[in-house]
Order: sequence, then structure tokens, then C-alpha cells
Amino acid sequence: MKNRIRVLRAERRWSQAELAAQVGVSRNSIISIENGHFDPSLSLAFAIADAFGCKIEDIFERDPPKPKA
Amino acid sequence: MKNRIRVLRAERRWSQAELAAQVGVSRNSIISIENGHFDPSLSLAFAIADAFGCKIEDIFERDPPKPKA
DNA sequence: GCATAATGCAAAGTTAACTTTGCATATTGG
DNA sequence: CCAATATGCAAAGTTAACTTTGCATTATGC
Repeated sequence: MKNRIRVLRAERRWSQAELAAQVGVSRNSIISIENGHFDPSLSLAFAIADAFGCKIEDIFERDPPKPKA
Repeated sequence: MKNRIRVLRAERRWSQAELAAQVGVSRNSIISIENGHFDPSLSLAFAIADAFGCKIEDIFERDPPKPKA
């Protein structure tokens, strides 16, 4: 799943550590989500959206649908 | 986390099994999410939103913020 | 009243999210 | 140049999401 966290962080000049603290997870979680190693839980997605003052849909992008065969 | 899945399903007259099939998870996952036993992953939340033609924010409601002490 | 569909839950297993620690390598600023 | 800050990843552990199976109960329809 793609996301715009890095850009939104850059706009605000927040480090990964600052964002992690704000949303209440470890820095490694932010790195892994930001770099697409895994997807956040829905509650973490809400927390990130709240931190940036955005909607989830404005930050995270659905994966392309699977080919049907 | 609260959600409006049961209402949205009722409006469309979909069973839990039908919704489960549409979004590609087991029926038990739908029951557990619908009844608040656990939260969906972000990708499942997107799939549910797509099934209903809604946004995530229109289906799922944030938990109230934790008291600060 | 009876069959069928719908819902709920429990138990046990797998997978994925998330944590902690630690280390390596940039990048930035004085 | 040096120190501090920022980023990335790896390994090993915990927790939570999700699966499968199975069974019990509650509608719904003929």
C-alpha cells in the first residue's frame, strides 16, 4: 500500500521519531509503514490522519485490484 | 472501534456471508469486526468501504481519545 | 411445524502488525 | 572536523488480525 507520509512529514519538518511519538508507536513502525514494508492498523491509520489533519484516503492509496485470473 | 457495517448491510439486504465473500475474508472476520471484537486491517477497511461505496470515515468511527492521566 | 438461512461464539492455528534493541550510515550545523 | 540528529534495517519477541471448523441459537419462508 502506497502512502504520502514522507511528503506530509517533510511539509511539516517532522522527523520520523516526532511522528512516532505523536501517534504513539515506535519509530520502526513509522519507517516500516512509510517504506511500505507493512500496512498500518486502521486505528493507527486514523491516528496518522489526525496528526496530519487529513483523511485516511488522502494519505493512503489502495493497492491495485488483483487480476482476476 | 465503532462501525456502521450492520446498518449498511441491512440497507442493502446483504448477509454477513455475502459481505465476507465480496471483500475476501471469512464470515467470522465480519462478525468480529461488526461486533467490535477487533479492528480490521487498513486494507480490509478499504475493501469494506469499496463494497459499500463509502469512505472509511463514513463507516468506522475513531475511539474516544485516552484520558491524559 | 419444518427446513433453510442467518447470526454468534469458541478453540486452535497462522500470519502480519508492532515492539525493543542495536548497529550502520547519512545529513546537518557549529 | 566533530557532534548531534535523522534514517534504515535486522533479529527476536509479543500482540492482534484473520482462518478454519464446528456447534448452538434465532429468524424467515413455505
